Amino acid sequence: MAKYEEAIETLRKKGHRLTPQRLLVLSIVAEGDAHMGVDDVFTRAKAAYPYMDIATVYRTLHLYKDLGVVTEVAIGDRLHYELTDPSGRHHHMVCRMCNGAFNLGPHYLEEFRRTLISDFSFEPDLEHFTITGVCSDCQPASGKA
Amino acid sequence: MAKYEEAIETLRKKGHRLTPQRLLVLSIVAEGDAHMGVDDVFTRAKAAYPYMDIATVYRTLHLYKDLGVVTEVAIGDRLHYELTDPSGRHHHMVCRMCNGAFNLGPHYLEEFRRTLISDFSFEPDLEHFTITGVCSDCQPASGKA
DNA sequence: TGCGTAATTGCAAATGGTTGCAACAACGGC
DNA sequence: GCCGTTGTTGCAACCATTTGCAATTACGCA
Ligand SMILES: [Mn+2]
Ligand SMILES: [Mn+2]
Ligand SMILES: [Zn+2]
Ligand SMILES: [Zn+2]
Repeated sequence: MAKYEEAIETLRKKGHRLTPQRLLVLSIVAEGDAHMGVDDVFTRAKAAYPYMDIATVYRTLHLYKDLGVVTEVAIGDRLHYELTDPSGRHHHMVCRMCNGAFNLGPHYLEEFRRTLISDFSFEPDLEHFTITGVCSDCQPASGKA
Repeated sequence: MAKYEEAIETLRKKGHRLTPQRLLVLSIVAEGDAHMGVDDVFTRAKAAYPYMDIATVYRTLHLYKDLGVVTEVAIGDRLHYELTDPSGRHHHMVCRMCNGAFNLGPHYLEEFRRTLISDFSFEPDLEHFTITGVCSDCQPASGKA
């Protein structure tokens, strides 16, 4: 697991402590399906280590997000996390009807970023970006309802 | 107040009841500064009508948002609302450092929308869109800190 | 104008998420 | 290996927002 080892190295380099809780959360996110909900992470972590507290899960995921180790995706009204893969950077399109999450290549937003910078000197946060909408499967077949 | 009257007409047309609470919330958002926080709305509403409940404010703002009567803007970690002005449609850039909100013309996103539709048949929700980032005033002058 | 019905409200309890704090433990230095 | 410092944890209290529910009220119709 190259990304997993890199993440640990990032932690160490920035002076954060390698606690069993942090390593556990990291391994769960690394092994899990893409886009794990906080509650999934917590449930699995608690199974492995019963003292695990939900606050620790939140704090750990936030730390990993700040470090760029995980990527946060808002799916429906809940936050989900996936291990960041620098070689596979992508944004997300999330369907408001089926909650499906689809990846979106970073180049789709590069022009938008350049325009905001040149027109407004506004530097958008586009390390990771999620746009909601309706996916092709959920597009209304015909009229209203 | 043309937009205010239009909003009432929208409510009526869709079969929603014109309660004093709804009219009060609407007038507060209509008169207030742009981008009012939920708590501002609640405080003013309660001053005018002491039985007003925070749950009613939330429910009313959500209804107005669904109807397109108000526009929701995430500023920092709180939701804010402004009366939707169809002739002045705009998106928002919100500065993560100073929480300043800047308007962004709709045309900045039109090409992005067309691309998502043609490449993925994904219809993005771009009635209203907020991008966070760092505004020109808050851009770091030089190095780290 | 008065009724019936269904939408809406106020309240209280629940939810997802955050935070203050005292106990604990990682890790650099001895 | 042990110690002290300081970052981190578990817990409980807290916060903003949502939800269930019984009481209330808007509004179409007689
Ligand atoms: Mn993904
Ligand atoms: Mn605005
Ligand atoms: Zn879908
Ligand atoms: Zn700023």
